[in-house]
Amino acid sequence: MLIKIEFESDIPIYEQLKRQIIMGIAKGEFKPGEELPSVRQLSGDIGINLHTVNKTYNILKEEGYLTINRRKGAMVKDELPDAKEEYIHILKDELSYLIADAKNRGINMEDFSKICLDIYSEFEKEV
Amino acid sequence: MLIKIEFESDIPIYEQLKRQIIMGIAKGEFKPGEELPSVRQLSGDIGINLHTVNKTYNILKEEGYLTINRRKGAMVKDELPDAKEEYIHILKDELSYLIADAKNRGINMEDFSKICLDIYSEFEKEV
Amino acid sequence: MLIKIEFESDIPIYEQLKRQIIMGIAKGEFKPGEELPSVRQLSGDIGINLHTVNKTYNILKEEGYLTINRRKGAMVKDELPDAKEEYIHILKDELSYLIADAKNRGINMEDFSKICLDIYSEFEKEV
Amino acid sequence: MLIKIEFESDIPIYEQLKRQIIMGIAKGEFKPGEELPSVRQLSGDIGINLHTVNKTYNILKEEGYLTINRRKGAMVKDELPDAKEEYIHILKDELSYLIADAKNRGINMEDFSKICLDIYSEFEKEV
DNA sequence: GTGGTCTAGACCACG
DNA sequence: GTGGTCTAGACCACG
Repeated sequence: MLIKIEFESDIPIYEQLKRQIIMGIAKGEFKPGEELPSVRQLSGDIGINLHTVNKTYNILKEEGYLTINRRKGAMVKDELPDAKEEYIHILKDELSYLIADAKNRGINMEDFSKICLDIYSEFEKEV
Repeated sequence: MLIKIEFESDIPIYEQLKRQIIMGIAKGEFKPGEELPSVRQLSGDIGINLHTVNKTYNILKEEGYLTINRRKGAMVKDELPDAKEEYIHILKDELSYLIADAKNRGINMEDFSKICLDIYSEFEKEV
Repeated sequence: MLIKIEFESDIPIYEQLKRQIIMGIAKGEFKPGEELPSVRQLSGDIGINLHTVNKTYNILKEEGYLTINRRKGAMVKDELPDAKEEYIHILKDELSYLIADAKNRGINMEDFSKICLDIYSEFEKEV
Repeated sequence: MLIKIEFESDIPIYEQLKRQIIMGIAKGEFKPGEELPSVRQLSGDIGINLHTVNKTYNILKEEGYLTINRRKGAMVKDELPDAKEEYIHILKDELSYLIADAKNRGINMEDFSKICLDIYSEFEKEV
């Protein structure tokens, strides 16, 4: 999978990496049960600090995406995390802001749905 | 309008305030042409520093939401900002990550659309 | 002469007014020896505070552009101010910054001269 | 590079600093890709507050001159900003006023061009 | 009365 | 070690 970090972004590298792995899983590029590259390898490939990859892996473990084994490294969980109440709450908060901003800028419900639908089908394409 | 800041949150106070004002505009609680509270008043009401409110107002000015007049204070612009290409790009990036995470957690297209629709109609209720 | 104030601008109103009067003189719309509108009239026409017009007139008097007579009001001096050393110094400072910024943004000497020439001939047109 | 602030000036310190950095770039004293001093170092050298330097750096980032990296500090962008329409508009406004004032004071087109040419060639001397 | 600027000092996140 | 955020407090310009 291709990981692309924007070094000039305001979003911290560990957060960018986390998002890309989550999007990689949604696209089926990383499948449940599959091993992720080792911390050493991934940090070397991307050209970032070893601790940064480690931080990302640990956050993804906390969120229920990965298991980390001292010998076998990181692996995508067989069962992906489900949508707990707390998660739904955060999702709605984020969406409320995004939708408010979009609505203010003249994007109506149909335009917004169309954008979401395009993204969803992009993820469903290649499983 | 009721502003509610989570002081424990990782999201900076000025950013939380910005989002709440944008949501307030979407809900019609702040209307185009309407004056916002002065930085001193709002900072006093919320219990945060004057400079933090000032920062939020200036960011919203940069984004095209407000005009700031040295003697009359801040006012919602008569014409809200429109959806420039750069904005659409950022919106799609944010949505891609949110949708990927949601999809992984078993939220399908229909569930997601339903959530968005609920939020949209919440904003459309005229106040 | 048409005075146009941008009330949303960061430039103070008295400064905008000063610049417009100086440009009006350069265009020949106000001629040496000519009376300017009274403070009361001008402030009423533009819709700004009486003190603001007063401030502008006093600055222009300081700079050698106007004479102010209690009974006859403000008048453009018969002899416009000349380019003293101090003025030349300030002009060069301003131009140095403008040219540096323009050069950095890819505007070369010819483009810049062309812009200046256009402006000069605009002022020379209608005397 | 030598930074010189006039503490008595009406021009805010952060604005003076911004102009000097832009002139430094035009002169080639700061080259694309080059790192600027840290906010702490520069503020200490000049004898101003750290936040004032920070404000300047952030404005220059907004204008497309710098990138700011939380750990590496500020760097002149590899690609300097280009002359967008909005910029050209502001430049013409500024020049119109400067030229009007100069013309009124007896500086003709040739004198003015000569001054601009001198400044341009000053910037073109490679350092 | 309003925002703008500047200072001083603190703690934090990133890597 | 770097910038980011936040607070507290001061003085000033505008009108």
